[in-house]
Amino acid sequence: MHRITDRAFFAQDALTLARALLGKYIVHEVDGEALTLRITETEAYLGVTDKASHSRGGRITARNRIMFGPPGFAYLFLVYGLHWCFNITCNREGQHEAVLIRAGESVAGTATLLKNRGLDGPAGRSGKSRKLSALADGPGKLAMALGLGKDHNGLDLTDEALNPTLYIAWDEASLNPGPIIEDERIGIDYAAEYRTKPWRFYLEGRVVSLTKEKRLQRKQRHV
DNA sequence: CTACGGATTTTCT
DNA sequence: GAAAATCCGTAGT
Repeated sequence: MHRITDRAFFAQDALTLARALLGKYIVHEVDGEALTLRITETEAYLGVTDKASHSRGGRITARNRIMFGPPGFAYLFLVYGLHWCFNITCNREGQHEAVLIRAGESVAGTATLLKNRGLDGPAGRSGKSRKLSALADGPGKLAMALGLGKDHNGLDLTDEALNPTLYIAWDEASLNPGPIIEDERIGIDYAAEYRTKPWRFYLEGRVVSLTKEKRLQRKQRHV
């Protein structure tokens, strides 16, 4: 597992980086343990013209200011007043683009990841396998599993000295992650003509966020 | 299995 | 005041 410290990797445009992040890893080291998720689903948010992006119109607020800085920084924001979402700033500074990490699969630190999600209790009706698939199948769940929140907003993912505990990494398996599917983004009904842009990317056959479509597919499978 | 609503902070879509 | 880059529990099929 190799940490990505080259800012040029994050300086790519959001659509390119969203694809490039699939199969790579988010690592959060807590108390000497490397909580690690394989990234399986991402979404690209572009700059001033993207009506779904927090940086639309070029207006800077207390929430979105990290999007207006350099690439390779963690952008954490609160949705619906409850859930934190982990994003990575990208492209050249001044483009204010970012990639949202929507889903991931546990690679290391599974017990702690489950605990952070409150899934470490006695096994209920839903079996252990179902719990694992629900560990990080959505942006809010993913941030909660890794223990990410307000304190991590603005961390430089490339800086090993200032930020030794939160970063993106790759290994041999990352070089060929498998087929990538592109689809519409989720939860942005307000974004007019940008609502249906195919700017969500995921790895075929791996964990993806729970959407209406996925629930529908599950239903059809049972018929 | 589906439908619905509640939680709760930031922005103005 | 309303809606938001969401998740979960409950109630009704």
